[in-house]
Amino acid sequence: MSASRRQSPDTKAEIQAVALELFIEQGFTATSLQQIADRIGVTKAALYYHFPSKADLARSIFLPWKDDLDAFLDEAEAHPERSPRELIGDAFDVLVRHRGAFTAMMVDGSIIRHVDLIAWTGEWATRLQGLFVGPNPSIYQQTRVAIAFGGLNDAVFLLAQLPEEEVRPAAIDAVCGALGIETGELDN
Amino acid sequence: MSASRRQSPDTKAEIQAVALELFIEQGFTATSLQQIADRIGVTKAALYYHFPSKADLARSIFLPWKDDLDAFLDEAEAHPERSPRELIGDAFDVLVRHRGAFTAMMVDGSIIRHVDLIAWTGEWATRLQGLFVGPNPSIYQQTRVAIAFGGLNDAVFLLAQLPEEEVRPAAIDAVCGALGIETGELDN
DNA sequence: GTCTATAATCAGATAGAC
DNA sequence: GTCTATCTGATTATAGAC
Repeated sequence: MSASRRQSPDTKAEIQAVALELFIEQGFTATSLQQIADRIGVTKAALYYHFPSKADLARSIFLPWKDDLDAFLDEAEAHPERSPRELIGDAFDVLVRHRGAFTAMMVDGSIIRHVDLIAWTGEWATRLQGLFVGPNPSIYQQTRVAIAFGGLNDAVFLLAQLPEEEVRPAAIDAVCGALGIETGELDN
Repeated sequence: MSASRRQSPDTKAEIQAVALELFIEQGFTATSLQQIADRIGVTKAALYYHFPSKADLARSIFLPWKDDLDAFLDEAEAHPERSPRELIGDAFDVLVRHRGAFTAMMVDGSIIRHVDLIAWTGEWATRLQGLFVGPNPSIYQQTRVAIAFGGLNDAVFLLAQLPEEEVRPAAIDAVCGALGIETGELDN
């Protein structure tokens, strides 16, 4: 038997899971380490054994999302022959896979600063835009891309309780429509 | 001369303006009354003369937006003959008029709880949905509406620095496309 | 690996002088 | 209408025992 009182197989993962729960319920800023510790049944000090700070704990939750999204963008840029509908479907899937982290960001966007996400988000927006309208898009194109993918975010967030297999094709239709891809409107 | 040391014509309005500034920069939760007072050049206690609590201060900033949006929905429901493009344009204008409050909500969504906005937002979503797909929408319709108006929100937020007269018509096109209004796709 | 105990700071809010 | 001064409680983080 070890010297510790709890025999959790992976306290670190449990901390991350409970922290994410609370970040979604209350937002990052409004969630204290005390609340996280209480819900698990350990003390606050135990959290500091696993993570050097609250920001580092949050970062560890967001990193898998960043890695997944970067991989999607790398692959999409390497295969320009893929259809818009395929790309949109993949973007939807990435979002759904990391719905937890993503929802926490929607609930309290100020988490972005604590996790240095702020540097990434700008890059993501640019690369995503590049996939659909190329570099130097017009204001008309920028607006349509912003609505298309901003809307995709909101749908994944708002419609979390609806069946994914029904939402997914509807979302792809809507994003295509917002972009105006199939009507040629995007060439403005 | 009055007994007060500052001769601001309307300290109450100044408090609201500075508070909104900081809510946009840092989010509601991360902004302290001390910071608001410091930026104006008064003490924290002075704030409590004008507002009974931090939540009430926030509420006073959001109420004009609520009133404006309610008025828009009332009018839209009373005039079912108005075209979708007109309605979308009006919705865009309401958002732009209250871009400050709206941006604060995007930066830190947890403000919704403190302002009792949470009861309103559900009602707004339902009424807005009703304008375009009627009651009892299918999942397909719900998804397209969520993307259309979620995207509209994001565009107003993300493209704040772009000229409104160019963004506006592009936004209307994109929302129409996301809804699938002009292609008849919404009848699913 | 988790604990107790505590430091240092900052939060929202209030009482009462002027 | 604004101030000084203070209360109360919560916060992040650390030191050191086990």
